[in-house]
Amino acid sequence: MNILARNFYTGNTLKVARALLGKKLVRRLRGVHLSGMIMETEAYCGKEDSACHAHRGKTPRNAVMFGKPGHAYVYFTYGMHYLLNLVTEEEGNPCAVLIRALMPLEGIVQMEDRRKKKGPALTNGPAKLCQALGIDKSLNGWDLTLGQELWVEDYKIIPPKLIVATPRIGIAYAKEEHREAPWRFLVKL
DNA sequence: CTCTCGATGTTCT
DNA sequence: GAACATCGAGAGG
Repeated sequence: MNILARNFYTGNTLKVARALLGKKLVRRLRGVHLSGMIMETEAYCGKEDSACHAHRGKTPRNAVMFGKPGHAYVYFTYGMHYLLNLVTEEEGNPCAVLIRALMPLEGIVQMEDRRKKKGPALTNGPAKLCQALGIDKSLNGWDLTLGQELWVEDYKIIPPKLIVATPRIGIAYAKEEHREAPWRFLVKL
């Protein structure tokens, strides 16, 4: 087990988004490990990216993105869902990777309990995986390099041939060049 | 499988 | 007041 250190997150957001595929996201909740392999990510690339929350400048909500890499940016949306991002690039360059899907590994029973579902619906969406792992706004700004509560560690190496890139989901409001950029990455089954 | 629509509350205009 | 990096239920094929 090797917990990813700060320098992993400091790099280019698109590269980090690809490199996160196959890693293991671990949540320790009341002493129990809930974890899954990262299967889908999206890159949000700073002030210039019209799909990125930081595009319109720093606000209380997105402030974590402007801070050090390797921290969790968790925000609440649609009145009922939390989404998990991992902050990337140098401090002051507000970029992050959205975690969109996991393959459950540990604590599946607890996840089923939290989700009130079984099967693929456990963690195959960005809000679903937050519910399954018990991730909420209390983890906004959490330092992922501490190896407590929430972190990412090495798990599998995904061959580049098994990685697919497509446009990002749910950003109809963004400018065309950003709406259509292939900044969503998935592991092909 | 597809599509449509309502839920629900924080944030920003 | 509108929009929102979503989800699940229900209707139809």
